[in-house]
Amino acid sequence: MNSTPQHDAEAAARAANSPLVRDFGLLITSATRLEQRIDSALRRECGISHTMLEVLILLCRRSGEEISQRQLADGLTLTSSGTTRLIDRMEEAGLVRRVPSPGDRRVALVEPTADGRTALLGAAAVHARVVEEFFVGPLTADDYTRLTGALAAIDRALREDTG
Amino acid sequence: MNSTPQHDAEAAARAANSPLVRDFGLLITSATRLEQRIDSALRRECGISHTMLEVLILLCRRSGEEISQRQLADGLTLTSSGTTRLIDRMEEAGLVRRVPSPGDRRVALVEPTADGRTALLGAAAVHARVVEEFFVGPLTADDYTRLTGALAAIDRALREDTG
DNA sequence: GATCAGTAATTGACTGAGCAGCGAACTTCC
DNA sequence: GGAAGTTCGCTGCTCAGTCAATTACTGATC
Repeated sequence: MNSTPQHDAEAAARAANSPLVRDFGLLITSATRLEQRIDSALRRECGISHTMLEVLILLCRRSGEEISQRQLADGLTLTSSGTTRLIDRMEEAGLVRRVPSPGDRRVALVEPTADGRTALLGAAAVHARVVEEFFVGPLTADDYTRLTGALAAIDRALREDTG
Repeated sequence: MNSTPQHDAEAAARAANSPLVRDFGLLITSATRLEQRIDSALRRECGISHTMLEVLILLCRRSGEEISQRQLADGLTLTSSGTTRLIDRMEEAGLVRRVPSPGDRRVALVEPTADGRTALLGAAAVHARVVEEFFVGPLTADDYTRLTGALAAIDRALREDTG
């Protein structure tokens, strides 16, 4: 395999123009832009970040059932240290409360405060508006169900391998 | 609209369990995990980040055609200051070079070095492997083409509204 | 041709994340 | 019941990004 500059430039151009690269870029770009869009709308209108909304969603899903920071970290695709600091900020803001676990003195259970639940209600409306406009709106109903099915398959593959 | 704690908790649970929330979460989670997967593989095997690969892809796409930092920022969903520092690191690593634009003395054109093109070739192989395994592999051919079509529609909607 | 609004890149201060390493608490196994 | 290994959350440090302000340049308008 000899490599002249000429040859390399052509090979690089070929790699950069591969349809796989383009398609995958589309996924990353769309997800990034959507998240940024929601994050800035939430900050502007509700004063919380998108990550905080995710936490509130996980906490309020099944009422009465407390969730540990470890479980939150897994659900948020975050490290445990990142979760610690995130919950620090949310506790400071009065959105959540840490409660020692009765069964295991290492774990800190996290539960939403009344303010946290109220914040969730407001934020969910903003979230729904943006998702409706840029995620559901541009697609036909059929494409939408296919898309979520495909994402579920990808998610499953990612979870099966290591984790 | 009166709000008892009881009422609020139920409303919060309903919001948190909305299918829209779940579906959108799937998109964000899948994209995040995929990107993390690729980023760590690239760092381990090639010593560059996923963002740097994106830069090299944009630069090598059309050979001979230089690209300004502004164009890079748009293509990467990054701010201009973030791009400045990213290009700083890449220039330091010998992957790219800044060239003053002949037509407009404000803009810095960026072009790949020979090392940059070589790095792209190695990184593209790693990228392709991961994408193949977790993006293309889990889907049928039909679902794949539908998925990319749907993502393109979302991307279009995002671009149309405000830039 | 002077001025003035707009744009490109940079810099300083800050933020939210990761990694590595810590102590405390739990589990397993003898 | 103790030793060894594991898990949970926390902390110091670093990194890659943002925002806001700055400088340098361009192009339109009077």
